Amino acid sequence: MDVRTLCLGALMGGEASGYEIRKMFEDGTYSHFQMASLGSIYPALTRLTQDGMVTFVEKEQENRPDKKVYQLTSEGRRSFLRGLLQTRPGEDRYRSDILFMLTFAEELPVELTEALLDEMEARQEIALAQIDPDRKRDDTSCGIYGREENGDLKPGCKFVSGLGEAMYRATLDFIRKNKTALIDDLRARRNNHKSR
Amino acid sequence: MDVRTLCLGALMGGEASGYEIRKMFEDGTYSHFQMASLGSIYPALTRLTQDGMVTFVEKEQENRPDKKVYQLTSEGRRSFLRGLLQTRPGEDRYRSDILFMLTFAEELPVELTEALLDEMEARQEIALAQIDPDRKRDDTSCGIYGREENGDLKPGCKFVSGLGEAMYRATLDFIRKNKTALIDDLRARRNNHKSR
DNA sequence: GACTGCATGTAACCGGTTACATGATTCG
DNA sequence: CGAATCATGTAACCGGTTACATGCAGTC
Repeated sequence: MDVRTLCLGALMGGEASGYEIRKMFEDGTYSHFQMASLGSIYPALTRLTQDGMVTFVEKEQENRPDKKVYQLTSEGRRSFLRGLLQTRPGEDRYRSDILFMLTFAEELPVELTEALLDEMEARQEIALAQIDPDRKRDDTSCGIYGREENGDLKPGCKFVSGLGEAMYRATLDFIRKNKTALIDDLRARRNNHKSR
Repeated sequence: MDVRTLCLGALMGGEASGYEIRKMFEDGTYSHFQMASLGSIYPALTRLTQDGMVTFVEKEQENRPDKKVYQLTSEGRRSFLRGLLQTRPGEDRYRSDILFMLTFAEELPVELTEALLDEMEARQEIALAQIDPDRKRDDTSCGIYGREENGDLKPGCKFVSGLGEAMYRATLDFIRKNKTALIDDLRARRNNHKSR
């Protein structure tokens, strides 16, 4: 799924600037399962404008730089949805340097393993914390797709964020339950090696 | 984490050919949290050979093409471990086209949403099935890191595969528990729109 | 007969990241 | 006084994917 499609999707929730779109992929709903950086978003928006998928209005702001607020055209909206119908979704891919490193825990200093586990635990906590507030109705963030008039999440979004929460929870639980056992195991093996 | 490092890691479990390394990232232990394609593995192995990190022996086979079996040099082993000590692991990233699409469930035909959910469920099942056999002692696959003399998984690997299992389980559970609710919700909304 | 698995390798291409350029404002 | 946030944009670079090239053996 390329950045152009991602931008169209981001604009399904209403108007947004390039900077704001990045936020959606950095901290917002999409951050958990997609990503896009500014260096790719801006060119994508330019091309989408040329192709008539989006239009923009320059908005002046006080004490802030001006911004270009983009909006889907009806053609853009149709094209996005049509695209989804034809796309066969790519495989989910999860990439984790930490897990790869942990694979070699026996060869690493126990302190590093511990640090890696702590790091991973912390990251999951942050991610979880990022999902929960997204559900609150008093969220003032603008134009993020999925919020209905009454403040509820749309069913699709509710499902997706619920799934994210479940995954982070499961990961966190597992780490907490097995961290000490792993460390102890590793320590015990070190001692065996020494004493032999 | 680049393919060169990944290859070194793959060879920590013993000798392997480029083709076999790909299998580790396609179906094996690593497949769940890293990936590498042949088009990147072969050049990586060539460079690693030039740099003295690995050596290879050409092995003739019956009814099969010859293969180059690569092995870590002591320098390669040291260099890999040193690298891990210095690396600060990149953030875990999970990318999922399906979840992105599900975000727009309300705008899509209910049948597509159903198909997406089924697809996702099936993928999780396959992934789970791929982890479990990895644990069996009678696994004959060669040179995959983490297997000890007695057939047990090394502690780090056990942890990682356990974590993978927990994640897939949680995802699968969530999908199964919430799939029908989502579909029903979407159907109900369609009817409301019609009747209005 | 067609497709899949085994096996290696090259190269074009493409997409995205990273870094640079610029600049005002606010916060610690 | 730095650092971070807001805000846009360009471009070099790089890494990896995809596709191509080749060929034999076994299976459906």
